[in-house]
Amino acid sequence: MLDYALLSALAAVVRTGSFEQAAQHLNVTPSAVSQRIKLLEERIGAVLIVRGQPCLATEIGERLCRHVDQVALLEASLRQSLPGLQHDERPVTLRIAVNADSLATWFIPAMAQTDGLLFDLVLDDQDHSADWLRRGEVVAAVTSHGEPVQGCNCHSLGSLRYIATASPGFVERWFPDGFDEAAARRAPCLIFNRKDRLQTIWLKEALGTEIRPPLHWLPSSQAFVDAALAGLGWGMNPEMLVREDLRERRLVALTPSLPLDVPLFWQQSRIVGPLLADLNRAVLNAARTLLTPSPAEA
DNA sequence: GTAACTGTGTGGCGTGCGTT
DNA sequence: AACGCACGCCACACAGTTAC
Repeated sequence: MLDYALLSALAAVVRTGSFEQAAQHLNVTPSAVSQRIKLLEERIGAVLIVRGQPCLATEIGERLCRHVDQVALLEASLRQSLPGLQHDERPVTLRIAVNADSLATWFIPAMAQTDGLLFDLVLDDQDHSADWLRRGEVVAAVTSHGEPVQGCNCHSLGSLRYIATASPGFVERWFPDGFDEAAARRAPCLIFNRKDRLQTIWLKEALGTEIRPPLHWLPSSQAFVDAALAGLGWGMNPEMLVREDLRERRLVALTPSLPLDVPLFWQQSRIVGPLLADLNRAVLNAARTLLTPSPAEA
């Protein structure tokens, strides 16, 4: 049987990055934390923390921390559904996978509509965020996967609309005769990371062929917009982020009539269902207000 | 039979000091 | 400065003993 006093020490060290801060967090001395970690490592038979600044969890340590988080969520969920149990005043931390563009546009307003929850967000591409749920590393995800992950409920959120945008100067230099295949092969394109396929998909839709333009790698939603504004390249930007720039002509759409709508889904673990009720409402509400309705819902 | 008391073992913690 | 180790203290659980 796992000793949760020891595990909570492990989780505190990993969360705070040091034995000292973990001790403050647990209201004990650093020595007590050190002894708990040592005992846990002896019992498990493996090193759980790489001592340093900051202290980091080993792979096994990480797995144990995730287990502690899940147990905490289950307990909080149980307390909510059994009114007889004493209420725990500590806020619950929810680990959620979300794509960067959702975070930069509509997800924070959803988070702000909840009360008494703490968030631990994991950033990943919308095509890969569901993998975090499958691995049990998050309790919910914003994903492009519409098929429910095992043990999860799935809600359609609508679509995040992307517009292929660039600065007027960039368009004048690289597309003087309009947007065509030959120019698209030469014009530098902005790409978020190696998982980002939006540009490829949109180019295929726009030109009917696969094109590999020269790439700038920019793993930040805001830097993506800034780079487009600076004339560094063209990129698929969320309409919500560039609406004002398009209106003021600081950015222009490469082909105004061809947005790319990426359908998004909210998948959340059923096992901590009661705990997520507030967040579910907030997410669906924010999505309804801020995202583009999917064709089936429109 | 039961309650109260006592002795012992164990676990957890803090202090002080050494090590890196 | 941060962490680990040795040591001692304290609280608690449990078993054995005694008194009623």
